[in-house]
Amino acid sequence: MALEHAILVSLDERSGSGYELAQRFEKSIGFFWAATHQQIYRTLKRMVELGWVSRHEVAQDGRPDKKVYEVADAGRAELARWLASPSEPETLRHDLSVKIRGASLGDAAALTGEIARHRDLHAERLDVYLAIEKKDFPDPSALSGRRLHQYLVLRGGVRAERALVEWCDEVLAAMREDDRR
Amino acid sequence: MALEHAILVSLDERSGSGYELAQRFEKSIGFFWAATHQQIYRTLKRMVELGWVSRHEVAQDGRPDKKVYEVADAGRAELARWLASPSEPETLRHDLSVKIRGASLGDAAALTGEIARHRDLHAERLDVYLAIEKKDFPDPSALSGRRLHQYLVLRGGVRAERALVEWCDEVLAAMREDDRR
DNA sequence: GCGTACATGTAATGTGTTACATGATTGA
DNA sequence: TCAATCATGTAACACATTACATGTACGC
Repeated sequence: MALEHAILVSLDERSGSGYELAQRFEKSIGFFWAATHQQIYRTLKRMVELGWVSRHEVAQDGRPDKKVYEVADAGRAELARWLASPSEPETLRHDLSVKIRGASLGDAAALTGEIARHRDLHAERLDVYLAIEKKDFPDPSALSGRRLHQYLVLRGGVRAERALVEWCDEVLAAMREDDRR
Repeated sequence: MALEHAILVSLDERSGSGYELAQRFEKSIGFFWAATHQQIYRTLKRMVELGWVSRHEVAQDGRPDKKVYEVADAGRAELARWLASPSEPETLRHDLSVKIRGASLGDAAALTGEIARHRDLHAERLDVYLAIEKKDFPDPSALSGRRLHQYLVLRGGVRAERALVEWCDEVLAAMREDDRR
């Protein structure tokens, strides 16, 4: 029920086509809200019907025409309404935890390999976030408004990925120690 | 695609009815994989058809009959297969991050209230996890096998909730500081 | 008499995923 | 000429959410 709102936030930062939005959902906004281009196209269509966004076609030379979407007044109103409404913490679906919990029923070596792979994936993401932090927000104490909010969300990503890396390390150490006995 | 596997892991620890499973998904296993009773009943039905679990009806006095499910050989084989197969990190959907990113478009005070509420929710969960850790796993270095795996998954919960509490605190401090200027 | 726990389900709707489909331009 | 990028979509299916539906037993 919140893909619409993620799109509204993104379009408010900058208007764009469905294709451009899909790209933003592969990075930046996608760091905390995943969506594929199919979802985005479908949702944009509905949002036009609701009057939350307006669409105008833009001809381009050498490239296919694109449909640029912009937040409409009704969209801004909906966003304000949603921002003020309470929301519950997301319900978790953590594959790897299920696997660890069931570890004794399968191949332990294959599972530790998988955990190590996840550890590296999270370490990579952490590096990406830290690089963005260093480059785009060198002086956090000077930030305010929109820029501050972007920085704070990025900080959430840093904390989450760091926690995951450390947890994977703890799990690997304990499982290897257990293996040795 | 993994609710089946979460159910298999849970049923392998102890056989039970759909109702009992639903309760486990409200606590313990539900800490890292959420499911409602409707999902569970539907999935159990499919799993019986696939031959992954067996069902036998148990009459009770003073209470409705229940259908107890048990993991079958085919279920154990499927679980082993799944444990050895790679899985991607879950795609994130973090409501609160979307809201923070859109903060400048709504009522800032209402949003900080909401963040504070989430902070308290996460602190509560953290306390629950820490209490379980203290009570059920007083000597972690002595653990092995299944008990060790349960402990390690719980440690993931502790780390995740702690990271969320600390992040909420960081966000609240920065947004209040920004307000004052 | 009311709420809670036990116990299982159906139906409708909303979302998400996967596969398929098209077609132009640019650079290696 | 082959792959990648730009650009938009349909269709089928899988899965999740919400509301509704039923009925017993027990304690306050």
